[in-house]
Amino acid sequence: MPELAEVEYYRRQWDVGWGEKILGLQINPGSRNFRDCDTGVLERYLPNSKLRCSEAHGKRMLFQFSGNLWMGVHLGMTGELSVGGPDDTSGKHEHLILFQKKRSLIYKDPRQFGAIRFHRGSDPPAWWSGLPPSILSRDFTRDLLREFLTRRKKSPIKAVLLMQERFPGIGNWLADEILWRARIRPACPAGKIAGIKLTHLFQNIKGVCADAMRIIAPDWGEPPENWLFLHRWRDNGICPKTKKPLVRETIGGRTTCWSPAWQRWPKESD
DNA sequence: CCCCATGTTCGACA
DNA sequence: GTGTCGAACATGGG
Repeated sequence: MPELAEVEYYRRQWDVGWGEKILGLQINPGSRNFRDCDTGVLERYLPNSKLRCSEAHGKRMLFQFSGNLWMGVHLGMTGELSVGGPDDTSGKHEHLILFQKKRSLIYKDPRQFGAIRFHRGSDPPAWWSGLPPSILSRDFTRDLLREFLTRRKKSPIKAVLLMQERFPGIGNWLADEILWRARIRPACPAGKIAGIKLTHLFQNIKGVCADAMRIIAPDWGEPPENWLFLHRWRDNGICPKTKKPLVRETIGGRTTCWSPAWQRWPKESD
């Protein structure tokens, strides 16, 4: 489910527990979500610490607890964070529950593609340092985009936009939305995008991410009808721009929805 | 039963 | 070494 705006939405769900003590926790023992985590250490140190704050970066989140404790959370394909009552117990898909006096903080992930990590130390963990510039930060520049597209020049632009090392937080639907707005065919080799087309792409990467954050992050608002989003999974979907049929095609190993009448190959003159 | 799914990693291969 | 591609992970929904 989650791409950058949904991740930010889920991160905020646990804000209600900031400053309050973790009284105990429950871990789903066989869960694959803890493959990068020593659950014994987590069980030993987290009780009696307080949830301090959290931040998100792309699809990753970091929760900080008192006592120099840090928990990394990735939601994979089907992960969710939510809040339950203080006496909630875990079902089949609740892999981690943190109990506070008035509530429980719940991590649920049916497919278990997500991951939980844990770290002790006065500094943030190594796996949180050295992340690429956030798309919405000033450090994410047109030059950085151009350099990356040149390096991946033969790959379809759709596949390139999914690379978290340069586009942290972009997932399948955001990538399609961006290419649709920029009027670029998803199969276009990344190296062919230059000049004004590159500028359009850059602006729409920033623009779509900013709009998604504004609409989805606060309360899971639904994007408007004039986005590709609501049409992409409908049978016989219609492009909101041209009113002509959308198509679905596997590009870069992922199902891609695009509008042949609207999205074009870049011209040599661009 | 079949196919599909908003993600990432790993091994095979060019 | 570099880059690309499919399979695998585990589960549920249509």
